[in-house]
Amino acid sequence: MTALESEDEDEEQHPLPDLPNADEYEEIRMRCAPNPNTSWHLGHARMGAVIGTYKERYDGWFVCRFDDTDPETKRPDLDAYDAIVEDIRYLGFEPDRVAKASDRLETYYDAARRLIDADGAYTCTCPGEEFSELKNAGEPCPHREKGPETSREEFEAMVAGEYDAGEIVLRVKTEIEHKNPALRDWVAFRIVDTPHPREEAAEYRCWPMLDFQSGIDDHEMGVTHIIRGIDLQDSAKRQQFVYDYFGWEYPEVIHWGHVTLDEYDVPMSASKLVELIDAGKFDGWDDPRLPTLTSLRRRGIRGEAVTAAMIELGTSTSNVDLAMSSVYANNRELIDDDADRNFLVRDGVEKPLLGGPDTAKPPVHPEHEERGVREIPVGGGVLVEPDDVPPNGSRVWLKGLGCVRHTRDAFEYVDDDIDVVREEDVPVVHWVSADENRALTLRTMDGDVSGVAEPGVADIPVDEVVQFERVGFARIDGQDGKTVAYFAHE
RNA sequence: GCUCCGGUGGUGUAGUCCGGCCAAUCAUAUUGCCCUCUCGAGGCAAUGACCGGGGUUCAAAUCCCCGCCGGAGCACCA
Repeated sequence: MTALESEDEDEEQHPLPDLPNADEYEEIRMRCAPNPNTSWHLGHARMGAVIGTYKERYDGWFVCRFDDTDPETKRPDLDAYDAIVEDIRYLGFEPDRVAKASDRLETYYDAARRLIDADGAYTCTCPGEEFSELKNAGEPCPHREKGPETSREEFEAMVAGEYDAGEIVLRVKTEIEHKNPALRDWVAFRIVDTPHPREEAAEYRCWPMLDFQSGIDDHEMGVTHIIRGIDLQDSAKRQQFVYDYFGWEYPEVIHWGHVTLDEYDVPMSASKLVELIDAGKFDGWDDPRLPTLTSLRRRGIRGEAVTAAMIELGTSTSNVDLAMSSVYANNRELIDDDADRNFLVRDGVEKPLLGGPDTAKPPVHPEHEERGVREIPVGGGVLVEPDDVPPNGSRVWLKGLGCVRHTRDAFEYVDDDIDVVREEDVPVVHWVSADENRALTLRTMDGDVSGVAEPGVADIPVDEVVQFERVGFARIDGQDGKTVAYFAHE
């Protein structure tokens, strides 16, 4: 196949729409701008997945820029910075640059000074409520026309730490009668008394608001395409005023709706998750019942599968429901070929076994004979799942072992040929020896399940993903005395 | 109250800008059949949608109007 043909094929395969005006830019530059207060859940993953995918598609560039400009209300978690970069890697992408807004305060101050000098911003000591009333009435506050020199002086005093929180702000001068009240003279800087948790930024008290900070950064970092949620729909319009003062061109912007999930009982909100975990309702951020990326990773779900599912959601502005089955379907495709087969019996019912071979030899993987067989000792009895116990007098085929008949509360080996499975509808079930087995806890979204597995499961290295036949895929998480496995999906 | 976005099968998506090739694409889901020593994989098939009402037009998912429904913003949060 020629290179040209292979490119054509790629061309047809990406489900994401083209970026607007992509060919007008020499390089597609994007930013992924998380707040570092927690590691990511599936909602955040959309950002990493889509931006990363566009980067690859356009051979572009993206910065992971932590917009950590609120040391108080949205206080950053020092562990989250690295955790989020890890989350992005898990999804399959590497940021071209990692930056922190809290390292860039001087840049924002400089921009503010220039904006004030251009009469594009003014300091304002109105109490919030008072200003809000004036604003809603479309009336300017008394500070609006004080002139750049006074504002400049007061702003320098803000930077110097001469004000306390709540005493003063710097506002961008937009249009006080703008028909959309959300755009009228918005706050660009305010005073925060609480020190930033990062040592490097702990001395600053005058902090920019998101709209100002990210507006400046997007320009300074040469961002061509902004991709973000609909909650920031008005941001572009607010920032446009700043861009106009500076004569900058605003990047292309895409907004998408919120993602909701099926299959989970918990809300997908970082703050709610923190609350629930702190309340002791879950084991931690990677509890299998949580829709976090660390949880999915622990369950043996590949980041690529998450990315693929996110890409399928597209970038529409309406809210979307992500079906977990979409993540699972993508993951199954990725792991099925590698996942060795094993038997796990949950809530086993024990039956004495009369007759039959000493050893069962089911294949390691039915599609890969070359990987050989598992040699499973049988012994004097077997465990099967309650639903798999056939009615008295009926037969069942124990996988890899043979056909047995349920008689007098025991399984009696009958030397039937495999044809009975097809011709006489004998069910095929999995089983574990009652004499030799491995205790196992399967951690699932619905809680922990205990069971026993074939003995070989004790030797599977931690981190390996296996398929428990007729149960589902799981990742081996621990081998300490007994096996702990995290259930991925069927 | 003011402003801004949206509404295609169970779910997501394509098509909407530039009306006809759309009795609507693809994926997932569900069901059935085939295959199989798995309820996994593979193969085949079926199911299922243009929010409603008007208008323009030879022709509307697509354009216009009016409703209805949903989301977002109007923070010294991000």
